[in-house]
Amino acid sequence: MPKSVPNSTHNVVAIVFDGMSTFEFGIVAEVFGLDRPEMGPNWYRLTTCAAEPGPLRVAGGLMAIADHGLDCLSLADTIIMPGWRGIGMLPPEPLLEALRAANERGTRIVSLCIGAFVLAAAGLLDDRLATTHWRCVDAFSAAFPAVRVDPDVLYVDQGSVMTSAGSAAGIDLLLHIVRKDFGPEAANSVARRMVVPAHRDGGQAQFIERPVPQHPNGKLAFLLDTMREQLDRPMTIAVLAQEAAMSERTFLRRFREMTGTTPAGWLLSARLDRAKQLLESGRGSIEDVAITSGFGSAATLRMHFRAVVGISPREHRMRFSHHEAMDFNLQMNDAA
DNA sequence: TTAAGGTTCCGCCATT
DNA sequence: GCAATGGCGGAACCTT
Repeated sequence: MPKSVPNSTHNVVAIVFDGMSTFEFGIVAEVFGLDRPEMGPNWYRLTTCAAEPGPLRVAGGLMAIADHGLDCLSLADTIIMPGWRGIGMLPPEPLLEALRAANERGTRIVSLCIGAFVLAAAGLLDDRLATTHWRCVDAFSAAFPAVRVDPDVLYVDQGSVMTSAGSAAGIDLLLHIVRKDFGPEAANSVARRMVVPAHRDGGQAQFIERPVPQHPNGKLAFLLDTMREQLDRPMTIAVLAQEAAMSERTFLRRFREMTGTTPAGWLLSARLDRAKQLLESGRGSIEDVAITSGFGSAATLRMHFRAVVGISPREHRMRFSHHEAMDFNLQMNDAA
């Protein structure tokens, strides 16, 4: 069950507009708009509103019709500005006024990508730290000198106002919001369903096509990379905590905060992923796969594999190995 | 499949 | 007073 669950349905309102990117709106709909009965009755409810009347043309040649006008923002717990139609395009004054009013009510306001230009135009980011797509940082700083911009992060959480960097960084911010509202297990569940990492290390600096100063990642982020690269090495909590320069108790706390799971749980998941890759490549015996992926023996691999995946390693290889899939399919067809 | 020994994890509480 | 940290003990889980 989630660690901290809102005690009533959380209303999310996305502001749609003419020229909207289907990607930014798509990730909002994916995270907040899908039916997720497993999350309980208080999961998010997504509605849309627009400052402009009539059907709206969105990227890719689609037409969109919003559920409501701006008046529905008064009922929102979270407002999302999924981008904007252009960095030089002035947002309509009624939209800016509605955002200011929501901000005064304490409503959480979130921008994706260049949606930060709208929040900044409303004055919501003055004297605050914010981010936007790295290609627009210079234009943003020039247009809004009162805003402190961090171009190297995936998102900035300033409490009631949050901004994310370019396109896919919006996913990181939306998962961060789920993590804050419903706990890391819920965020991990949403991430798994989207088939994206629940937590990405580093910031958008790693995607910028210009030299940027390297910011030191946390010891834990570095350790996770090392663990992923050396799955076949024995890893005890004592050793990992020592490498992270923490006590074992603090290491366990920090690990759960960062990943939403325990070191053993994380390792098991990573080792099973590696075992699946090896099985699907068709190389080596089950014993070899077990040793290479960090399970001490084939028996241990079989036990965990069946418990998590539901089938034996050998059956997985039969179904998904590039070499054996065809034979398996032929067998299944024959049996049918 | 079973059993024994080892390890992990988390609540609790003291300390900083 | 509050938050972060670290140690301890015991139940649960894992490995062999």
